[in-house]
Amino acid sequence: MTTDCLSDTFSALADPTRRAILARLALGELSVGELARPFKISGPAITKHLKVLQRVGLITRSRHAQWRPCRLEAKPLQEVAAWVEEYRRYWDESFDRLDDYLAELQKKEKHEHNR
Amino acid sequence: MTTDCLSDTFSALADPTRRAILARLALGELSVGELARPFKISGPAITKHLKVLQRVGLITRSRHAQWRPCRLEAKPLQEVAAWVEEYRRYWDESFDRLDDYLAELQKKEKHEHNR
DNA sequence: TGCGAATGTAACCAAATGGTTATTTAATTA
DNA sequence: TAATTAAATAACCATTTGGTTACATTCGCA
Repeated sequence: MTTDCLSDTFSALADPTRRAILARLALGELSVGELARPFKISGPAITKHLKVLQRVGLITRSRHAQWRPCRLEAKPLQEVAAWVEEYRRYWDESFDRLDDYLAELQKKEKHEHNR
Repeated sequence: MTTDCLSDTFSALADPTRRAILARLALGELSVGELARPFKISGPAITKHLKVLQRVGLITRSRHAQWRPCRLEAKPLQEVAAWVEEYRRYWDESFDRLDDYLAELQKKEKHEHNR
């Protein structure tokens, strides 16, 4: 854990088990047991992965009886998206045209609002 | 280095020095020495970072005399962007509306092409 | 009250990571 | 050819990471 938010988020995402956990949580809340079921690793290993995800804010936990269900919190992914978008021009040849389209989009959106 | 491309890319991006290197390369090719200048870490440390970036395809190297300049290759970032976009709906309330807009966009694009 | 199930903590381990200094390789130039 | 410069490699080190097993905690319920 650094003081660098984005590094921690990337680091949390650099593990396939953790990304699989996020993918499953995208379909709804799950308890640790439910979450662990498809993986062959031990419970404590799952707990550790959840700690990592929670520390960077990618999940939150609640309590119902002896279950502590996990919920996806995608805000940190927004920062990742923002970071990577800065580089879009370097892989997307039609970046400038897409840029034009987005500008167009905004104009249209304003138009909708004023209607 | 795993067999999992996306994990390796995220892992490469999880270091602030490496992201700073990419940011500088976004402005153009640079030699190792030029690249190293703003950082307080040793040359070999930079070389190691470059190896990591090269292994996941985020940079390529060429040779001119005793210099081995680095060049940004953003394709792996495209995969990151694609992965993270899947989660946009979980942070962006207006995702569905945006989705509509993108569909609209495609229609417009077709229209342009047929013009 | 006390058992059982869900989860977390402790202690440990091997491998990977990010850094170092010292040495080597490769290319330019005097 | 010898000296200089750019970069890579080697060998090493401390820390972090992702896993394990054994034990502890917390809660619902018979």
